[in-house]
Amino acid sequence: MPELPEVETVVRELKAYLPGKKIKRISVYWHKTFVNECTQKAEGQTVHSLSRRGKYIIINLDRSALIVHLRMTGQLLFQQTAETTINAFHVRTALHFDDGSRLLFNDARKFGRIYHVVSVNKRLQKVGIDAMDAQFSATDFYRMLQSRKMNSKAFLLSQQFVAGMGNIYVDESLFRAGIHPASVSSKISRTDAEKLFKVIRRVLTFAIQNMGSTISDYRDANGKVGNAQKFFYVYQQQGKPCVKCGTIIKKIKLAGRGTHFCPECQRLFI
DNA sequence: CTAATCACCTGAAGGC
DNA sequence: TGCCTTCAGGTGATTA
Repeated sequence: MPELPEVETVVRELKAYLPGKKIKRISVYWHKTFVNECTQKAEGQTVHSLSRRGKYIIINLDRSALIVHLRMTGQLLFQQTAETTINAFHVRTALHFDDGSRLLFNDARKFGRIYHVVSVNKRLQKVGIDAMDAQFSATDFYRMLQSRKMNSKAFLLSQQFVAGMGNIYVDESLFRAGIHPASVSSKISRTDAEKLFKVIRRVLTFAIQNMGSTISDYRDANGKVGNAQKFFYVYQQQGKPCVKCGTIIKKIKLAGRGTHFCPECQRLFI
């Protein structure tokens, strides 16, 4: 489910709630959800800060960290008091804080994970630079594209080059940049790579401003849906006319995923 | 290195 | 109504 904008929305909200709270107890209701990779206990530690890298939510504690990945249907829901009504029918893990508030990890499909680690960098060493990282430049992006022969859809979906985009924002970005998803990454021109870089930033920023996209399961930390899905140009728009040229938007399978694009105005680099 | 296919899970939607 | 198939925001392992 959630990609960078959705994860960013959750992190921003949790920053207002969690820092300073002490973890009293952790309840694990589905054993695979909570992966403990360090010897110290998370219980008794205080939340120090929150950050994000790609689609990973990082909850920094005093001496270790919790790394949360929502995968397809995960939700991190903040519950102020035990009496607060909350829609969570698949709670897999709950963090109970000493002031009575809780952070619920709700996840219908059980794909999501919470890793308890000492070194965040070591755990995320295979994750590439965050798409919104200020240090990330169009030149870096062009060099990355040059180094691979994968199709651009697979390239952008892979988290090892640029982290944060998933199926929705890859399709939306490629459409706005006018690049066909089957284009070979190393064949994309410098000009088009720069255009794609700028488009990615714009698409993600817009989605963050709209609190992310809700297709079915995504909810923010307050249980609210996003609004960015109202502005899709190609994702789930198959059969409808392209907003630029009127050609019917197609849906094909590429890199194992449903891929939406305009066959007329997205150029194929081969 | 790259591409494709599973596997992990559940629930919703569509076909018959 | 009910059964069966297909599909879904992701990623990691395995197989060609």
